[in-house]
Amino acid sequence: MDRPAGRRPTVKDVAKLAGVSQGTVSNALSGMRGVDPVTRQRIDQAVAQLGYVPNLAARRMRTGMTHAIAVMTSMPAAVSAGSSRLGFLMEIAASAAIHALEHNSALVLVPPVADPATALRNVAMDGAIIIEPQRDDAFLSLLRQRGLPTVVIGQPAQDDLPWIDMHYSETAEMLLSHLLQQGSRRIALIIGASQRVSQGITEQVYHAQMQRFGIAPRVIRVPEAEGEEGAYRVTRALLQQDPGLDGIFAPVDAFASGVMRALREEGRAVPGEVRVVTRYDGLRAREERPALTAANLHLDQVAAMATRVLMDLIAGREIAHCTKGPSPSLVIRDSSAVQGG
Amino acid sequence: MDRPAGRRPTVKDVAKLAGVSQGTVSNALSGMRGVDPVTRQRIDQAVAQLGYVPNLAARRMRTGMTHAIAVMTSMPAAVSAGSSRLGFLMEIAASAAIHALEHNSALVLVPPVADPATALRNVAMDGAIIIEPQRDDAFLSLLRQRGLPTVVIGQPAQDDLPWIDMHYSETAEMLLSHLLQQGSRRIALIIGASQRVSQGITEQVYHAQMQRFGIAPRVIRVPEAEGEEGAYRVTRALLQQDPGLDGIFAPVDAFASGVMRALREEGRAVPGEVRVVTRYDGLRAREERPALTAANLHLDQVAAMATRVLMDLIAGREIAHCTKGPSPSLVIRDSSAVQGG
DNA sequence: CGCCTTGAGTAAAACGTTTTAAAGGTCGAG
DNA sequence: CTCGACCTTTAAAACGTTTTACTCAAGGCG
Repeated sequence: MDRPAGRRPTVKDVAKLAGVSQGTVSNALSGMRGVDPVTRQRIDQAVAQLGYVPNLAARRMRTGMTHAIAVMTSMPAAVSAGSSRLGFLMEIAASAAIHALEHNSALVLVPPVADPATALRNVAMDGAIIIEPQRDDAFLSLLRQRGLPTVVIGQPAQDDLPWIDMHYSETAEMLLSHLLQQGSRRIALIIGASQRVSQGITEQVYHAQMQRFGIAPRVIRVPEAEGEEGAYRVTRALLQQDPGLDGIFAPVDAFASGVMRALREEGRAVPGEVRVVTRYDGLRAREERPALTAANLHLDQVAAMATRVLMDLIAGREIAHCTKGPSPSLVIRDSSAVQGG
Repeated sequence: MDRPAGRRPTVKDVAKLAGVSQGTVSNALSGMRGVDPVTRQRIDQAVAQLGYVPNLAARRMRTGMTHAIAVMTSMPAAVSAGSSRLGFLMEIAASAAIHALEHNSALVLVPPVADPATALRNVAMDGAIIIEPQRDDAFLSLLRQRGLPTVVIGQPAQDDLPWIDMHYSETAEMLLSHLLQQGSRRIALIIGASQRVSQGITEQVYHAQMQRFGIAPRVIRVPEAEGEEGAYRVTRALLQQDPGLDGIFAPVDAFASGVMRALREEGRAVPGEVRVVTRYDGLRAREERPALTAANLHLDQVAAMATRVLMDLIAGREIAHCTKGPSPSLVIRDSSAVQGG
């Protein structure tokens, strides 16, 4: 493999060495068209000798394909930053990267930043996976504007985009049923104030369950931007106001952290006096003391599905508008165990 | 913004509408050369009207710049897969993504896969961050072969690549001193069998410390590929053979999990009878019961440094051969607390 | 034998941008 | 008035690949 000094060898160099035209080299390497076996062998040899590696940028410009997909979320930094939601994003990214590679594509990570427009300006991609977009999501509208194939993990607010169903209502039911089964009878829901699909559905399920058990509903909305701190504040107020509370459902794990801190400082025993559950089983849920009961959302499988659907979409294959993700499973931890359990 | 049906507007369309040449448009948009303010305004208006977005592939082919960097590791799957080491990789990737974006670059995630060659074939990048490479690292040799700027997180085995010092010896000293200070006097080191720089240094530090305290060293090597299971096996054997053991240092967190399981099944109290510490403070360390004392390696800062150095390297700026990362800090958890602490 | 099809190969165009070489114009100094 | 310096603008080249349109030869079939 002797490289012509300075310059990387091109298809032209290979063609010259093999004594054929550029077109034939292209056909031999990646081409659909037939090439005589003996010619192909000459070309292969030239490639090996020169150490030729195709220039991806040139190929991509010519074909229009980027061979890269992106993963992004527009969660506000207060809930997505640090180790909490970032875990959510990263679990999905890791799995998507592996599966993208199986389709000869790279995965680029678009971090949650203040300015989505500049973030996307420098990222080339064939399509995107967007995680739990909100109504009027900035990333989503940019993607639409560029006409990029997009798959939603979670549920789209109003769009007709293909999506992976994460079973929002099933998850909420599972966690609430667990609280009820453990004996909680005055259960509060602490939820984000934004217009997110997951929150709407969770709230609906909560109201239905409370009504079934004849429990007065107690919904507290926290602006997402206030994150853990906001949840801490409202929980302290809530505990003063309603001392008989014996269960809290805080789907956002950053909120759950705030809830736990409030309970500690109010001197309430968990799970003795108050049981707490959250949704995403990430670092926060596991590190809390007592550790939080949560749902295993099987994000690796969800991401694998999203990647496959996106690849189908990009390739122009037929796709299902909605793909059912794996059902969540309950991870019972100390924060909701029956007394003495 | 009225797009000429079907085709995305190009610089040529903008030029025509603004009544100037392509070159002037290019100069106005990204160019270094002067453009008359009034002309520039006409061009800006044309851009807005057409909704022009530069074709990144074309730009990249022309300039030779990809505006993307990659993060990769070649840790064997047994220790890097699942939530343990993957956490390590992802913590770095998340931080690198944010900082890459500040330099107008995307971050692509190269997952640890069986075949590095095919993994890299489809990834275009200006440079790479490689995490704790081993001797004769497959990724590393591919990067070298393609002549790509590379920064090592950890320490390179024999290469002259720029690297971010993660303070291997300082970390090992800190964790061992902690064990000694907590009263442990028969301390075993359970470490990977491979030729990794971090392991060599850790072992050296261990021997020095043991000698200083007049303790007979006890080093057990586990093939990395055996992961948690391997560590479990050797620890059970170790406990039978040396019942007086009162401290275990297992730098690899997957090994620490195996160690804890062995201790449980042998009925040894942690930290009562045996104290355990590990290195990377990830999901595994926090989720273990009792939770493991570990080192906060400040991976976000390490990744930020690596990204900056890589960007300097790509831009051809002067760089330091070795950059000191942040000093690790001790995170004391129950697995090493003094009795009754 | 004549005609059509097929297969292998080639030269040149095309992709959309940035860069280069050159040209036109203005302005000030001599 | 002339010359050079400087600024703006342009036409065309260049980047490295894939695709297109075409040629040429060989072979099958009537």
